[in-house]
Amino acid sequence: MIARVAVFTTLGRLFDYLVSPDVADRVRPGVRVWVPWRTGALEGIVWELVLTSDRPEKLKTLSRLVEAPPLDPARLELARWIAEYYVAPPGEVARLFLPVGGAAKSRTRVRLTDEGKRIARLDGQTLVSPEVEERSEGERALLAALRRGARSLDRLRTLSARAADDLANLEAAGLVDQKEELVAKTRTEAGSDLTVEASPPPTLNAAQRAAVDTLVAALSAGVYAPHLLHGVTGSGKTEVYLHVIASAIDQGRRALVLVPEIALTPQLTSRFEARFGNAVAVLHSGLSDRERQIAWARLERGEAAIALGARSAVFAPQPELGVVVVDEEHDPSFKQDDGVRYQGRDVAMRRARAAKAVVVLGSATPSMETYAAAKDGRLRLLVLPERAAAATMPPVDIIDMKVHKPGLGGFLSFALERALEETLANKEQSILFLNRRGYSTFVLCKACGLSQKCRDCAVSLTFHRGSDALVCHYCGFRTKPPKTCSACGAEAMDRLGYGTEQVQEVVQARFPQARVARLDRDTADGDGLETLLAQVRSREIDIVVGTQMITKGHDFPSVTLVGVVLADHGMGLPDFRASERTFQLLSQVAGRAGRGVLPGRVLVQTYNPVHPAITCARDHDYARFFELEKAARDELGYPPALRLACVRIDGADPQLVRQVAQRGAEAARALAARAPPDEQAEVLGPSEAPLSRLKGRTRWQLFVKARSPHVLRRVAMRAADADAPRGVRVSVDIDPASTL
DNA sequence: AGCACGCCGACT
DNA sequence: GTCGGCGTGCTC
Repeated sequence: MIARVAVFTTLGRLFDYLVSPDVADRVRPGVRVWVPWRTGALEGIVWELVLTSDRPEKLKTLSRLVEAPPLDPARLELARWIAEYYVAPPGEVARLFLPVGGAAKSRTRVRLTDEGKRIARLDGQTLVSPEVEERSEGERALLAALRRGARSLDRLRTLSARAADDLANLEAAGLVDQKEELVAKTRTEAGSDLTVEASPPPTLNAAQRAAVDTLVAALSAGVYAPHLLHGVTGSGKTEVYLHVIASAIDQGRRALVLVPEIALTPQLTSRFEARFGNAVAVLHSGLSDRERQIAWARLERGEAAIALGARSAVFAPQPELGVVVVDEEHDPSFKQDDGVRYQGRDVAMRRARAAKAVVVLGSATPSMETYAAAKDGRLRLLVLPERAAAATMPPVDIIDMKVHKPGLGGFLSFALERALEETLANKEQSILFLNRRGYSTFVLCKACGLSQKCRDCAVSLTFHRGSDALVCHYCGFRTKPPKTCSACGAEAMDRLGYGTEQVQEVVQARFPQARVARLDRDTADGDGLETLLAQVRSREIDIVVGTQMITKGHDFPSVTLVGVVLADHGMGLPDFRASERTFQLLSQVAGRAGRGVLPGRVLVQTYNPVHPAITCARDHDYARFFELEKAARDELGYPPALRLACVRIDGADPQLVRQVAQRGAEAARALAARAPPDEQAEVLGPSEAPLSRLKGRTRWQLFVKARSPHVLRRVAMRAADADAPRGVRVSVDIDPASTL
């Protein structure tokens, strides 16, 4: 028998091993193994068992298993699908299904039995009861240690190398017992110092009720049933999730809940914990390896009915899966952008399909792909057209910056300035949104015009006043701002453009009495984010200046004004999703206004007042945006009209990168040209990527468009498998989230 | 991608 | 004479 093993390397294929007879009865697909590798050993997962190999003379023998539960058949099948669909190395895919690199170690707890306690009476350090005389010296030492409170097997092993044999004797004599135990995770810090509003009474409005009824009926049917829950911001989607999950739990089934970035949504976590308590296993990147192992082990044993986490939680074990929720399904963070480039939402649906589970994709601004699928019946559409409780959608006013010249700080129109003033006077709160952090977006020499670029990337450096540094937002490169121009020596450095840091400064100067805070990646380090969110909620802050971080699902009932400082920022990007992203961002940020009893309003500053992404967001008209954008995508052959793959080529040597890209494109075109009519594919490029250099590597890319996923994959792989010279990296990205 | 094996400069 | 530079080729 031969095991084909997904070895934990980045090599894109499986490796074959002869199965040693003494482990043959335990080697099944999904089992974790150690395999001989060159001179040492590597871990891997048995992908499949076969009878023949094409390299029989090279096979080594597999004889060691990892002491850990195997990957269950459903998740192994999911791993195989991911490796195939996303053209990813099986070894890397397999590793995603482990909580950390290593095995989930349970600790063996050792305790004295009542009999053991009676015998092991202590007087100082020595055992006094006569019965211990018949035990060996080693055993007496163990009994004494246990009496003093030692509990872990590891600890006892430090007393004696043969502690385990000894212990076995003591156990046989009924003096101790041993139990495998996973130490309970300390209560999560996330959300602990947040005021969790007393869990709202689970009364549902009519639309929520209808959605829940439909979902519960689908759940009872026990078949795969994907749904899109399209609910405007503040319409109470979370309450729908909570109800469906409660119903699944009643039926003895379990749930998987994916959220965009769990660290940014402590409020959602709190609501789940308030409703379901210990039944929630929260998975986030802040967990230590040990905590993550414990969380996964709890899930594996069926001890946590709800697994809640970001993208990677889709790989967590969850038996008897009944409900899969993907909240804010349109969010770009569900797409993994390096390594195994999977789309978490799509993997979640695939997983639900195998488990015959109900899927709820929730969003106020569904992705084009998801809404198109709902329109043609591949997903069932559920709609929450109105805000829950008494709140209404805020009116949105567009400020045409070509007409209303920016005054304050060179970026605030008089209208927005006055709105801030009024909101302050009413003792209400405002959000100012700008998707650009830092102080100035570029720094140049007024004498010769040279601007400060990153050493390793083809982007301008951003000036950060707080840390007095020029920073590259792509690679993290930092340098002190120069006093004189490095090219001409003139002392004429000028700072242009503005980011959140400058907005905060200018607004604070204009309203000295206001409490102005900034929320972006620079201020949200550690527990900065939670502290800030709590301060906003308790109304210790009057004006929050922030990046898209403030758009993510937060509920601030007293925010009545949202000002978008500049809506145009992302629209000009050479990316086919630019318009969609702008619409989503504006709709989400506008959705922060007027969520409580007080009505809200939104002011959007823009130089493109007639752009559909802006006008549709103004009108809260998702359907119209979808139709317009869909027509544009159809016209250009972009998703969801056709499937897209991006082949990226990067390396330190620009000439070499270009050559490899050109060769790849030629090979792919040749293959596409020979395809039968029903398997057509189009190859675009190659061309230099919009971000033409990152971290010292020149980047080129080419695109493949096709209707069928198989054809798409085949042509993209052909472009990638022309063997690249050393130092040139070629990677395939199926369903890319971004094409920059 | 690692990582071992393999052929030429600055040190004990 | 050796430590080690990173070139290149392999990993069942």
